Amino acid sequence: MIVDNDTTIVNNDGVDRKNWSEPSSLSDRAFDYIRKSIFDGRFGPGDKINELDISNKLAISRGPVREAIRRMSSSGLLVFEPNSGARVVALSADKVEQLYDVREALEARAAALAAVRMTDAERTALSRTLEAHSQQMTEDNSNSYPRGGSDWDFHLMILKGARNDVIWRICGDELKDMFYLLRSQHGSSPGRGRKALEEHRWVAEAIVAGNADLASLLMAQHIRASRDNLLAAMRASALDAKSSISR
Amino acid sequence: MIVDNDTTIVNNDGVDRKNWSEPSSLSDRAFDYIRKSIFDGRFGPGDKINELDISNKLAISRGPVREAIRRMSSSGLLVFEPNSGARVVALSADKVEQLYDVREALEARAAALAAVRMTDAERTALSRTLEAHSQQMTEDNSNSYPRGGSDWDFHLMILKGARNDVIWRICGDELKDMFYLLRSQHGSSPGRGRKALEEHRWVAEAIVAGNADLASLLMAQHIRASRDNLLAAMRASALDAKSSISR
DNA sequence: AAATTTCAGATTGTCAACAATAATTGAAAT
DNA sequence: ATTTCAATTATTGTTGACAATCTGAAATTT
Repeated sequence: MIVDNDTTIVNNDGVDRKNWSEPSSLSDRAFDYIRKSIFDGRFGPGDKINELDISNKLAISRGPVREAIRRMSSSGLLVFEPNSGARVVALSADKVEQLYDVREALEARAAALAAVRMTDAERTALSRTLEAHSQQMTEDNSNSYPRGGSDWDFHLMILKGARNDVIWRICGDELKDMFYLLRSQHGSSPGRGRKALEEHRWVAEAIVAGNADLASLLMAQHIRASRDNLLAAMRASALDAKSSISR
Repeated sequence: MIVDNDTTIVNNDGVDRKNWSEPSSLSDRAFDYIRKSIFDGRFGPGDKINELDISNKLAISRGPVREAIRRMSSSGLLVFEPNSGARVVALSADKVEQLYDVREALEARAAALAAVRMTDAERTALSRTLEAHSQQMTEDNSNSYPRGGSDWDFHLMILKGARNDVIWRICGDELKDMFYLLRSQHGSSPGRGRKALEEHRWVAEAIVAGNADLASLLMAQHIRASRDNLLAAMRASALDAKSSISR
């Protein structure tokens, strides 16, 4: 899958860019570009990341691109093989289960910490966010969670409230990207949105009440439910693929 | 702190990696060199990592060194600042607590998984390892855990038995390095070794018996105890430093 | 026809030089 | 002695060229 959609990043218009949000180094720019390309679907799972293509595209040399690739490989979005290159990670059902296991353990802990550490302002903001999600769903007359990462908004607020940089780096940065990639490939089953919102509410209630153990438990349950849903969707799409054309 | 001790590269992994996996690329060699230098104490916490020095030392160019530095920054051992360079991470008590929180959540989960997934051979190996540790301590007539990462041997066996690559990467690779660095700075309190061994035994028993919930609980307790011990040691050495000479 | 070898093109790995930025020095002024 | 500020040095950021390795297709052998 290599779609050459040439929208973003115009650096050849001869104008010195200043207002364009500033990835300070070229390596950062390459990092952002690759990341965005993956989420846009221009690079699909298993696709090879060609250093030369990217450096040409961005009109920079291969050095910064290589650094970006090495970094992204460490974070898991790319899989690096010596003398061969990097590919976009292709997540098997097994690997997805492993990722969910980590999320469950870590976000449950984060929920417990958030229940203790969140400020009052953060707690009310959490409740309000869920209210907004609810309203959005009613307005859209939809049973799926509002588009644009609203689901993650909730999780990120809790992650942030936990005041743990390590958990944040793992869940809020790396795993978030992985799951974002996953969601772009497999939708969620109809009705899951309503259910998820309900679970979110329970978790939020426990956190607002300062009940750490309950928050932890409910978050674990919520993520387990989310996992079951996504794995079902994965298996379904796997069957689809198989029924269309055998290879 | 820069001591120039030129030891050769030795595989220092506790467990069964490839016996002489030589660093295929120069970048890997640089990575290993920096890592080893940190553990040897040649680079101390907060020390600047100079690209030129390292590339000279290894007689390679700066490109591979830069890649290694970027990678190591992603994994947490180095802290990278644009246009300034990378430094060895200096772990505050707060950060250490955060690291332990992650370890507790993840290794507790790993213990639960290991209790279900370990083969019989692995279970007996686990017990036997603890026997060896016990015997070693009696022989040495010491109350501290045998040197050379024996403590981690136990944890790594469980991590491996959990059959979760993501947990392994986080705990068995990244966090292990962080804690190894910590241990080299602050010892453990006298008597902790015996206690730790006892806790290890309880965890192992639960795992061998296939009792996932109990294994999880005991592992969490064990890590919590380990955290308390290390934090106490950190505070003690912090007081030492303060009482000696103000700088 | 199937398997193997050869070889050219493509891609990654490495290097040394140059550019841009940060850190340091030291003289002048206060 | 201290501060300011410009000049100098040290270090990081980037580049284009070259070397090593992989890939795939044509040519050769079986």
